[in-house]
Amino acid sequence: MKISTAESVIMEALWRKNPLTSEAIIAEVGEPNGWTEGTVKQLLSRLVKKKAVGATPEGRRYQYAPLVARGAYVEAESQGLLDRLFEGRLAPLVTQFSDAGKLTDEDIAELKALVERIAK
Amino acid sequence: MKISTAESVIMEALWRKNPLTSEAIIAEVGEPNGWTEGTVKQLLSRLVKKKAVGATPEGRRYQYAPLVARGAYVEAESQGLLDRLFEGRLAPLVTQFSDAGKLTDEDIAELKALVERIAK
DNA sequence: CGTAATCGTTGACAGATGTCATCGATGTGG
DNA sequence: CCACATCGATGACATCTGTCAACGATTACG
Repeated sequence: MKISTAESVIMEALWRKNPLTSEAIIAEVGEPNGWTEGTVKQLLSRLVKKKAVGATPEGRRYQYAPLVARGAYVEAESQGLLDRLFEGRLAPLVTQFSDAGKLTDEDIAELKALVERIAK
Repeated sequence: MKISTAESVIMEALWRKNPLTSEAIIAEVGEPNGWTEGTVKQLLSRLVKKKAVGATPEGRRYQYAPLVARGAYVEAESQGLLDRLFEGRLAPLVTQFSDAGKLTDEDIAELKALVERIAK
């Protein structure tokens, strides 16, 4: 199943630190997103149903932890974007950002170093 | 308004060539996507309502053409992904693909040339 | 024990999305 | 002029999403 945008916010919290109780998750993402307790609980439930998050009983509550690795998610999302918009290639994406003037000098230096390292 | 995934397929056809009649669009995207005539027409209607596509009367039918540039769409989508998954920076994305072994030697060479050109 | 707090489960509901079919207007060929 | 073909508009409907609130079970505390 697909992880939706709102759900991914919960996932990010869990990828940052886990396991977490629902209380901790609510504290972590509720306020910043303007979500009530009910909203976060619903998102959590859906993630558990989707098997993207695991819930381990701990006393009367659950400890929640991600079942899918962030890397897998990020990779699928990235590849999806590349495939949809850039014929699956990375260079056109970089060109796009460059043309749009979205790259700072620092970004460029970073990219340069990175590419040179990869090329070795 | 947001352009959905299915709708973006129609947009891609129009970005490739325009204006087009609904007939031509159906011929272009129907078959490959397993969509009936009704489906394509509905998507087109929604795009017109969203003002992502313009419809110019031409006899008894319309000539459809994009009202939003592909560049703007691509840029928004790309930036969105970067923001959501890579703190808005490009380098981590490149690292991601590299680490995942998704880069061919050709990709790397291409990137290298590209970055050097940009860095000038 | 009884009562208040807390959890997770569910129900709700509006809006977006993916998919199709039907309908009314209009034009075309004979 | 009439029957037929087309076109766009619209209605339908299931599913997904974003948001919340209410409920039932369970636990903790006085």
